Amino acid sequence: MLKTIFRFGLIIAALLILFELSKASLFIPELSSDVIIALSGAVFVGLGIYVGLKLRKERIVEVAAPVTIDHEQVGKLGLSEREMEVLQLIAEGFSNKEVAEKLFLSESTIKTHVSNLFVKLDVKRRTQAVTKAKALRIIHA
Amino acid sequence: MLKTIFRFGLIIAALLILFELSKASLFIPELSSDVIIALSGAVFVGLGIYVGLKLRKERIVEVAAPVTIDHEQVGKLGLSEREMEVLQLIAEGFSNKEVAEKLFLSESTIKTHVSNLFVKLDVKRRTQAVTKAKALRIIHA
DNA sequence: ACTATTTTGGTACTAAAGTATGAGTGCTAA
DNA sequence: TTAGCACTCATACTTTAGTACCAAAATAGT
Repeated sequence: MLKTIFRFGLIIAALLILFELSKASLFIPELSSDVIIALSGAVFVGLGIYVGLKLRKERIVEVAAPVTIDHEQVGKLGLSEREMEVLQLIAEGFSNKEVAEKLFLSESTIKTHVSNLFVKLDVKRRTQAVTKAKALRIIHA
Repeated sequence: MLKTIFRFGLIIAALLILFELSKASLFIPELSSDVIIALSGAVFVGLGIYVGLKLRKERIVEVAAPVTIDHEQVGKLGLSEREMEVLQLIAEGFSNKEVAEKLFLSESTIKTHVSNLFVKLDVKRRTQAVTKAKALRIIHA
């Protein structure tokens, strides 16, 4: 706040000096009027730009944070391709049997994958697995 | 793009006119030099502000979109207080027994609530219920 | 006070989920 | 080639989840 007041003081002082200078220049034939005008114009434009920048309200745009899959995390946990597929489908609410049908596998295989997933994710239930997987950003929200 | 070129043309033309005017004014004693200078200053400041505003890059701040609960949706579906509580806990990965313990209720009661939830949400499994509930924004992600 | 809804709980049953264990296949890197 | 891993599948079993049906308190609204 103090800084702002100081800055504005400087600006006003500069303006006053410029104002007096431009009046005085009228009586100094050595200086071309073109130069004076261009100079003062430049200063005023600079001031305008400064004010314009300050004036501009920062627009905060709310964007749904793009949920990119954290492949590094997937690697850390040692999740395989198939396990990721199964996990994604489970997250979408499919039963083991439905997942099996979608992937052309037996329900037994899905159960195996799911059990392995639980161990790797350190959870006990599929709902927990889904919650944790979303928190770890290894599946789409 | 064409519009931008047109605008800049206008601005440049205005500047040229102003430039010539200010030179001419030196030979018109009727006009106070103060007025001329102040006027051109104002114009330049205006120009500066315009440029400043245009120059300012829009800062888009990415914020995780605040997932507010859609109470209207809750009303539409006819979900009760208790059902919402149960739904939230299920979404967090708790079993019926665990939910029962947390709410100091019997597992039977939780099962009843869950079954009623499924009817109201039109789903068959708890994982589906969670997915749908999050999509409808009636529980926290 | 009466009614409708919510909340609570039970029994009995079926379906799905999850565990444990073993085993065959195919691919890859040492 | 052999050890390891991913993927597949099966059987047998236990545990949760979910359905159906019923019913008694508690609460809120008229």
